[in-house]
Amino acid sequence: MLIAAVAVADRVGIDGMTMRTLSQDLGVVPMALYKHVANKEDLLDGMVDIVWSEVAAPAQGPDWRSEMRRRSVSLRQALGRHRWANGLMEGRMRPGPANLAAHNAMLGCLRSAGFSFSTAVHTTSALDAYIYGFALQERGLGFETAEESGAVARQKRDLQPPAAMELYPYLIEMVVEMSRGGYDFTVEFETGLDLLLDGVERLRPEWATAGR
Amino acid sequence: MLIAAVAVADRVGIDGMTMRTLSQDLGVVPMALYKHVANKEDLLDGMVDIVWSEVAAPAQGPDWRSEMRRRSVSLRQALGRHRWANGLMEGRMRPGPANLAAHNAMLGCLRSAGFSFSTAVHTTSALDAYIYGFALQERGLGFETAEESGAVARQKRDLQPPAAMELYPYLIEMVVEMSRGGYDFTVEFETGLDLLLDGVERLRPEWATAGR
DNA sequence: CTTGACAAGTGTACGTCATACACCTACCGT
DNA sequence: ACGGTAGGTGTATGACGTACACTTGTCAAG
Repeated sequence: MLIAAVAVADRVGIDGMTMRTLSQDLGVVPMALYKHVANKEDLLDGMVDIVWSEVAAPAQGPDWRSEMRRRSVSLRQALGRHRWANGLMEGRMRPGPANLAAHNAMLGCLRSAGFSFSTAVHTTSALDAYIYGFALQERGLGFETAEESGAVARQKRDLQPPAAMELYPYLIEMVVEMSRGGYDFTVEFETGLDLLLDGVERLRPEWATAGR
Repeated sequence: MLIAAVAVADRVGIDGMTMRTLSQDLGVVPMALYKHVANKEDLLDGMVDIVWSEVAAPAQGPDWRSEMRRRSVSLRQALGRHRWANGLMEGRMRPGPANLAAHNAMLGCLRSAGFSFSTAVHTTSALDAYIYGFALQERGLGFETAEESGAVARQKRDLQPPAAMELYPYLIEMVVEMSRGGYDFTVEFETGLDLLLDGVERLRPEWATAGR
């Protein structure tokens, strides 16, 4: 049932995934769902944990950097498959087992690679912030492929009221550039990710002595 | 009226801010609101633009780094004042004037500091992703001050089912650490922010030649 | 001073949402 | 044969966004 709920949300968005549409999808009456979940919040908890279960856990060991990279890419992909999950991942008050396991694996990878406690927390925090935020923007921009981004930008450019040209010159420049070149989210994501990982690597010894 | 809506949302959350509660707050009947906004989506658009208007615009000039830092801190603060705004900031299909101005100022600061077009986009993307994502986590963790975080962590620690101890050792360690030390979001935020800005600074020349 | 247009507020009503509560039914181990 | 239980049903309630028709206060043009 959780699987079905995820599928419905993937298909019609989180607002379209109502107890009614979900029950219809399952061929039962809405109230039947309440034999399996306490309420909708509980249902969302379960759905979020399914998303967590799709995220590759970083393995412990010395090669923390490539493990972090792998996990980050995997998390972004999961958030891309389930766009509705973005705002729900971190706010759960009752984290499911996959959620707990994912966070445990994250900290475990870093700590076992020699990170101090506080360095590991800093790193987790910064990386996850970047990934969530990136996925948020990705969802918000309203296109997915580079070609699509060009089309959207061209469309926007042609719709501009002429006053905008003087008011927001840099924005216009961006729209014009985008309308020709396009924008690849994956390249963009990995660029920022590597930048962040570089920063972690470089600052690690300093933090390691500062933290306990 | 938009101001009142923002105030209500700040007070009772975005779910509590219904057309009914807002109208009650204003001392009118719900339908009266529709003389000022087309629908609720339109209302949200206006509210988001108010949040944007509270974000300090970076000035153009050579000192892009401190301007970026100032704007980033300001954006995080605005998101902290209006926790409901987090998921709504980037997804607007009809961005308001303050929104456009904010993005224009962002790009303008970088480009006028000598960033290539694509470097400016990379930087904007990475910084905003970090800020949104950080604010998202901040909202999700359920406490605000360092002392509060200690209390929450202590509480969590005492509620753990014993099986969790072996399953999630690193998570337990974190909860235990937190229950004594606490966690300062502002320090955490600025640490990651500076890390990111360092990365931008270091990679800038390389990107500048790569981009067009 | 009247008029009439327009901005703002009102009242009622509808369809959709989550969900409480009482009821039914098929299957299982005893 | 029987009683418990997991799962499904039917009806109802209150909150939500908002469509539609109506009233009122204000103010410029005649």
